[in-house]
Amino acid sequence: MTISLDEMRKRFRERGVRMTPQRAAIYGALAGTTSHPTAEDLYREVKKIHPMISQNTVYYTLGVLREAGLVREVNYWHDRSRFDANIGLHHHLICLGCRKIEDLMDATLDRLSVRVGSRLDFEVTGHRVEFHGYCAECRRRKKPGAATRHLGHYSSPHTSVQRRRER
Amino acid sequence: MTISLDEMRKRFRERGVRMTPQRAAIYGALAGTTSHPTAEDLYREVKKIHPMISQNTVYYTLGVLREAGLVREVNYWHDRSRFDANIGLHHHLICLGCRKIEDLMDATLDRLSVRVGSRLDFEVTGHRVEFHGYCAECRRRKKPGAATRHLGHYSSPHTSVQRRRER
DNA sequence: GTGATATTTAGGAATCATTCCTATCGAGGA
DNA sequence: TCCTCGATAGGAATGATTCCTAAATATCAC
Repeated sequence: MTISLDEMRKRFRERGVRMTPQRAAIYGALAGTTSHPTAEDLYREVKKIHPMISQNTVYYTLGVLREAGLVREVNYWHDRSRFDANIGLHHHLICLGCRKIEDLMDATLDRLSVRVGSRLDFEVTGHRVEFHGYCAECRRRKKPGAATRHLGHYSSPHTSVQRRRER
Repeated sequence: MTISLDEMRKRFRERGVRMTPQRAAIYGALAGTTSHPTAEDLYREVKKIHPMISQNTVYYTLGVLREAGLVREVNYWHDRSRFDANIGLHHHLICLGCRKIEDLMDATLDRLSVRVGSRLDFEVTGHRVEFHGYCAECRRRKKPGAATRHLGHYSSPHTSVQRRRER
């Protein structure tokens, strides 16, 4: 998807995000590919147009766009590796409130790969389903802004846009 | 799942992994929880029994166990964040050969959350399906050890067990 | 059992993605 | 056009993970 400046301006305004040349270049580069680039990839790409741009701006902008719901992190919660001794096929319930990951066993979900793999030019060796949402406990507690949270939001947009690692 | 020393010994032997007190403690701690701990979590836990253990040993051991297929990383490929401007619901084909992530649109997969969400004590706000395997190109190239690769393998067990960041 | 050999451990240093800090700079409303 | 607040860029700091190495330990052949 390549995108016109007007369309971009419209999307930014809708989400209340300021438009700057740097941001346009970053969002444009991301919207122009399906390759799920890293911040570094985008930095290298945008540098062709804005040679003086800093990596910091790329990170900051991606944070803003993520908080605004204009972009998503594919592998969110990538900050630290998490391990599991359960090597059988199973799926995960990921709580956006407390970040807990629960296991989910479901034979129907286990069979997805057969169905999908057979009609793609891709040899499927495994698969996994993630459900995102709020666990019973978090729901009881207060349901923290569920309606407006997007994948990968865990800080509020205006106080600290750059996401802070939670430790 | 808590596990007996004998059972552990059996699993280690099956996979050709040496058993040491430190490894037993690490694997035991991981097998004794469903909380998907981080290396740091396991380090803290194992320290209670082996106060002199180093973080390095925990990392090294987790690497060995992962290569042997005894444990999995939940959020593998967590090394760097990857972004996507496509915020519509879609799924991913993840190539274990070249690490490329392709998009997959599938209306049937999109409906999973309704079915699953309605029978759990978990409010599902979104979901995503990942298929792992080998893309057409990688398959044509040579299919690098597909049969023995597990989630999160990208280096060979004996040359460098501790996974090396690929840049 | 004993010794030889290869692996594992632990400590410290190094790496590198990401975040923090701060002094300009610029977008957009008045 | 001017003002104000948010954006930018550079540099320093952070922290998970990996690298390097010497000493400790497991395993194997005898």
